[in-house]
Amino acid sequence: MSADAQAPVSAAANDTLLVVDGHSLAFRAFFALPVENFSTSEGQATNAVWGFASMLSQVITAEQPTRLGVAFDVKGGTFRNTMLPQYKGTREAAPEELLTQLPLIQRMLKALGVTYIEKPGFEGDDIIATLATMGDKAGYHTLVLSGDRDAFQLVDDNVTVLYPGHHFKDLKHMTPQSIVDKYKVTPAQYPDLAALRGETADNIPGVPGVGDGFAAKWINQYGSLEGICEHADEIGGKKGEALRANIDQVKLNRKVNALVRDVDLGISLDDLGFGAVDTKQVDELFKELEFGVRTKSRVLKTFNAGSTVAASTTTSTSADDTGTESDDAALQIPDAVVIESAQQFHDWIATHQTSVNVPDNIADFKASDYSESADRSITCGAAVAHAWTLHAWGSARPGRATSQAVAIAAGDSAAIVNTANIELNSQLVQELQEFLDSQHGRIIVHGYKELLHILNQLGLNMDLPMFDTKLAGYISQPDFHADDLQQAAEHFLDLHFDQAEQPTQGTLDFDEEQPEEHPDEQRMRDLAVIRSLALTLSPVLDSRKQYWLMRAIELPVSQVLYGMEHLGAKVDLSRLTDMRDQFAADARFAQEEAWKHAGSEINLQSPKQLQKVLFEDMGLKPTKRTKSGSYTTNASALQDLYIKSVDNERANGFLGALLRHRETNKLKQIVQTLIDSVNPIDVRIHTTFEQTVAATGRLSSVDPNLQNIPNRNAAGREIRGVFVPGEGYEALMSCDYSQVELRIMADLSGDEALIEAFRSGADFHKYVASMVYKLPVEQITSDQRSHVKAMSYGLAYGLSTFGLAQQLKIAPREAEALKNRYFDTFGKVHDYLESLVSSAREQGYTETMFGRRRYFPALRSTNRVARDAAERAALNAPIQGSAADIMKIAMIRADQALKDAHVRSRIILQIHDELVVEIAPGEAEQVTELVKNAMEHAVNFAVPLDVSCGIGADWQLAAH
DNA sequence: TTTGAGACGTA
DNA sequence: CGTACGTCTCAAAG
Repeated sequence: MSADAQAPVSAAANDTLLVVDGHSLAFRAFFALPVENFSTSEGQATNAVWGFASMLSQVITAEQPTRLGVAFDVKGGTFRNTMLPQYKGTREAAPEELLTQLPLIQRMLKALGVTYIEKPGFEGDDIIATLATMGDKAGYHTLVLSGDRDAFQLVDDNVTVLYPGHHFKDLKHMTPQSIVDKYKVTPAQYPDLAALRGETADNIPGVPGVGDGFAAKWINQYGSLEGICEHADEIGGKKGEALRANIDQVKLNRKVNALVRDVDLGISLDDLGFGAVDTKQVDELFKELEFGVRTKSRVLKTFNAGSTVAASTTTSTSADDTGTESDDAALQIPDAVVIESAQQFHDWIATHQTSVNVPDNIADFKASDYSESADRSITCGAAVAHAWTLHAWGSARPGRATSQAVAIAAGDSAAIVNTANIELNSQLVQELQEFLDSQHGRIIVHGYKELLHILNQLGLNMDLPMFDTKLAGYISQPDFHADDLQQAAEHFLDLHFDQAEQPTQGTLDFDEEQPEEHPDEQRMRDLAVIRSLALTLSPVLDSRKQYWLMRAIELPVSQVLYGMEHLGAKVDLSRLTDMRDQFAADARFAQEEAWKHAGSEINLQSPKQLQKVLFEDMGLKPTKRTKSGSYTTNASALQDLYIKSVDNERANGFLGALLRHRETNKLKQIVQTLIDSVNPIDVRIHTTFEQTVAATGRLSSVDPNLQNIPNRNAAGREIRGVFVPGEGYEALMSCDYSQVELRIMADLSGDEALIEAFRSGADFHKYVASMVYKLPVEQITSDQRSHVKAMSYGLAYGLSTFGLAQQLKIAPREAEALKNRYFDTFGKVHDYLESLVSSAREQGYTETMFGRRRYFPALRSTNRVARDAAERAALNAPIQGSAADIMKIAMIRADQALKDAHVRSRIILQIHDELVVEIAPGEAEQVTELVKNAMEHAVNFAVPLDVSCGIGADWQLAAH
């Protein structure tokens, strides 16, 4: 069947057909984008795929086609190879890294609902020519996206070729006029010109010495290639000679570059609608390719847009959209009722109260039993479907929070209160508080801790809600971190918004204006998203029995953390600035000395400049390399070099000064960061504890990070001295767990020897060493003790014998021997650690004592390095995670105990296994007892949990 | 102005 | 060739 035989297709006057040369676009993308920047962690190149997607999205957005087809070459030769054996000889040598991307591009197109066409025996160019011809005849405005100049012959008044310019993203619209302007011949004459000139890209030789200029001159003189051949004898000079010598080649070229315009493709233009995006497939592929959410969002948006276009131009009504139905149904945006008065709010609540139906056992659930035998089977079931949704907009920055609006949704209606200028004790605010007091257990929120900061700005407080979608997302997928609600929606709900998006990679940009949206509309959408997230995530939590984790641990911890963040930690500002000045002076002095030895004022904070000075100018022997291949200048390498360079005075002096500069400058920088984050109003530092970031279940601390204040050497430890009790308080107390992780291993493994070691109450490491070396405790040397200590601590990290050897500066064989002896002594610990990895391999995830999961897809990776890393992480996760769970429970209990005892002392910081408490006058003894007790009895183990506490006038002095 | 690498602080 | 984090700085990219 030829194109002419196609059933007539009528196209609207401005319908556009876009025909894409798949190979050409892939080539262009591949060479335009650096492959180093576009590869997956497993080494699969993705630059061509990304470029292809971006380019196609860009063209679709710009040109709004209603039909789309992509043509590909197919393996095996075509009639052209028969005529011209070397045809495209250079192209076949396409790099492996590109070839592996072609199937990915096709997979992507399929997932995006885009038709792509291959035809054995023909090239993509022929398919393009055929489609363009069909489109032309059917009255479409036809666009051909191709970097192959052979396509120029297709150009006419209705067919435009989009030809990439020097920059991949610049597309030249090649119309008849622009062909004439550039080549001085018509599109129809272009193949004649190309035949004379040849085409290096396709390995086609032309007439030597003849380029576009001469070819055009001859064509215009004789009308066509045929005319030129007839008059070949009349053409003088060297070029005439060359023409005559190569005339057969040129004629052959002309046959080869003529595109076939009537290939039987077995499809009609009606088959080229697009927009039936298979979101699941796209998700899967983009995840595999490690494309960002922005890329995905942009691509989906573009191609989904095709759906509406295609649907409107397709007469057939298909009932195949059940697959997307659930997604669409998930987001029901409520109608906004703007609340202006207390009465109005009261009435709205009364009216919508009936649509809320959360069983009392869920609404009133209060965790009290954290023991092993506790019933953790509580589920939230269908309750979320009939709950309030509450959200507040504003800034949740601890110590400087602001409130813009608060809204509550029930069913398809939402009450929204503009709180930007609200009166704090107004009737309306009181109504809000009454609502929160009676309904908190029936409310869904997104970010309870953040919500508390904003509500506090209005003088409002809220007890534990029923469900927090931010925490739920974290519990269900702790390795995924969404920065905001939009990202959570994209990830968990496959929802994509018309948001201005900046490209994060590559040289292409997607420029578009953000549509102005009414803030209330966005807020209603946020509420709908939160509700939808709850509906999606609650069954996940229920099926994994993790609702208890949210309700009994995470939500109460959010509440405690809010309090800690809100209070902040008081610092002695003048001591802080004095310290900064001292460190700065020390650093400057070290710098001067380093410069003196180096002979130039190099930047000591530039690893690049250091590499040059150390390894080139001074000719020192580098030790280790960084992962990118350059020589490392880290402290341990510098230390090595320092020791080895004793007889090189210049190098030795430089290294010594450099090391001192490193240390003092780092301390200066830490102190300066603290100074910058002091809130001038209360002279306190309000950190933010991130509860949904660390994949193991730990907290993290940002703005500033108060969990990495120096503690390992004396100079650094001084910094802890600036943290002091605030007004009305007399001391700081620091309580920390000793060896929690080891105790967890002892309990969970049931290893009698290790349990005994803990129960003995002796110097733990010494005792363990005596068991390992089968010697009386008194005979254990300090070396033996420290070796065993390192081994014990390394256990939970999956430490290798190599790593152990390196750390202890002993031979690998000795390390191996130590490890064997250790595991001979504590056999069940060994079995336990093994079982963690093997069960992770079987189940795909690990679990802490309280059911916190972490998934490890990389355990199945074929890449050994990735797999080994995953095994170590899988070994560590349940141990580190259980320790985190225990500390969270301890915090909840300690906080509760302090409140119940009506003392003023309060927890202000958590550093993984340590709590810092601000002590009110006269409360020291009582509070020590309360906190210590809460920590020691967070869980009931076969081994005691040992907590040591210290009290002092500052954090440093509170150490023990 | 944004981004990645390198370095280094904590548990 | 030990897990989990956050922040600073430089230098190259935009």
